[in-house]
Amino acid sequence: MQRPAYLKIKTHIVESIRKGRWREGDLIPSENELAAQFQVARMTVNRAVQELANERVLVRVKGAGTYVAEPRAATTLLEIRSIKDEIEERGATHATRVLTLESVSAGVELSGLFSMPRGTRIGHARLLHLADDEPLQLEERWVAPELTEAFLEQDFTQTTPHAFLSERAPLARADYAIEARTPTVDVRRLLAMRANEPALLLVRRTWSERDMASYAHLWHPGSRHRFTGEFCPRTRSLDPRSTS
Amino acid sequence: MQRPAYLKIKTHIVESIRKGRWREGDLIPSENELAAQFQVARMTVNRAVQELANERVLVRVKGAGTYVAEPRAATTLLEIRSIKDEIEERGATHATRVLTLESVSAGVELSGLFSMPRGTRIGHARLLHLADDEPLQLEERWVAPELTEAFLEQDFTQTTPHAFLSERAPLARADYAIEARTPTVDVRRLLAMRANEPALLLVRRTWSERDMASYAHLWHPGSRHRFTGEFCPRTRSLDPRSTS
DNA sequence: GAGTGGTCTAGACCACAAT
DNA sequence: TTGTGGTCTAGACCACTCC
Repeated sequence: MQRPAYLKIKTHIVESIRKGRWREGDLIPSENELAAQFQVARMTVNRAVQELANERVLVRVKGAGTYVAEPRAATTLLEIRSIKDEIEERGATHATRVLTLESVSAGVELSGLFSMPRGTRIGHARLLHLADDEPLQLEERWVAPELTEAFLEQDFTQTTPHAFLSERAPLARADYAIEARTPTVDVRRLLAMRANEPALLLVRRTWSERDMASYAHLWHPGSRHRFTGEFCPRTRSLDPRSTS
Repeated sequence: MQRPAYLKIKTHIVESIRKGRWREGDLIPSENELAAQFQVARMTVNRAVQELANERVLVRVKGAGTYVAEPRAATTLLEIRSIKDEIEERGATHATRVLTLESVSAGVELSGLFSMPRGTRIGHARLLHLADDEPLQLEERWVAPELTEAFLEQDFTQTTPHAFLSERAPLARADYAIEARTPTVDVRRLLAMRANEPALLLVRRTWSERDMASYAHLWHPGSRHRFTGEFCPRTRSLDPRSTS
């Protein structure tokens, strides 16, 4: 037994939802049915289903059954992660389409952002990230002049800007803003969005050491993506006086 | 047995960490020890510890033991603040219009959220927050049954749900999701939004001590509001064995 | 080799929902 | 009344770490 049974069951459920076999609000098979189907004890199924409920993929109602929750991909804001990891963690396959990879001349905005004179060459990429061939994020990224040369040599179908930056300019600080926007026609088409579907835009700046390393616009289809996170206020677990 | 054993064990562990009895990197008692201590089967302890590991409170190392994880990055990531404070900090005046203040009967969704049987009375409020007379947030909030009575007596033109909850159910934990949505007609009108203007929705759950205290939908006009934050990554990774 | 977590079983009793 | 999920038990075997 290589892969644990409960993980196989989780994958099966996630796949069934992803492929549209079970849809939002659908009742999925009961624990007993899944146990029979997979030839395992009910407790094993229980673990799989319970974990998916904790992850908000499913909703369980005692006495009634287990339902498919509203499906929407989620990005964790707690940490800066690669969209690739997020997609793959959900059991989908990630692919990147490189739309643009070039250097641009810094205009007013970029020169201000990177504190460089106008006309400085800034590395720029437009990448479309796909989850199982469905577009999930349009990444528009600019990198600092000192990174530009190496940046332009990357093959972003094989690596990601995230991986590149992790190595070349380790993250020291970041800030971001999240907005709901009406997408431009361009963005809407690339992300295969419905007419009138709002876009979720994350604008992020990252710093390494002392300089700004990168600036990114990350566009997402509003109906298929959300940002999630959690929060614990000042966990004062390190105050020796609070030991009662 | 009112409260499930695995939850009691989870609470015991979290409390031990919070009170500083166990600290970052500490080895906590083994599953067998906890099972003996709480007089339960090892599988019951396993569930408690496993869930805390999934929640990143603990780190488990096969063959070695279970350790206290690095305390949550207390980043100001979407700090939980009152919309009133945010508005006033920007130099505008804050006012609240109370649209609804009532108790509702818990249906499938609310009963699941608050872990109560259906039909339980849940406090519910719809509030419109204005910045200089311009609507900026529509707050739809539900509070736990034990808070409902007091909640309904509040005058939310004078205080805020945030203030009420801070006093009655101090925040222990929260999670949230941010989405871009097409607003309902109702929401669009209340927030004085343009046709086709997307809305930015924040869904937040908050816990005090052990129970979920509150659930809120916070709607904002996409053109007039954004969420911002910043963070510094965790400076080191946790490897309990690296003490050498 | 002793101890730890990782996983699984085949039962069980309960509260609850649907009927 | 039947079926569902919620929880729990008392074992078990395995892979792994540490000594």
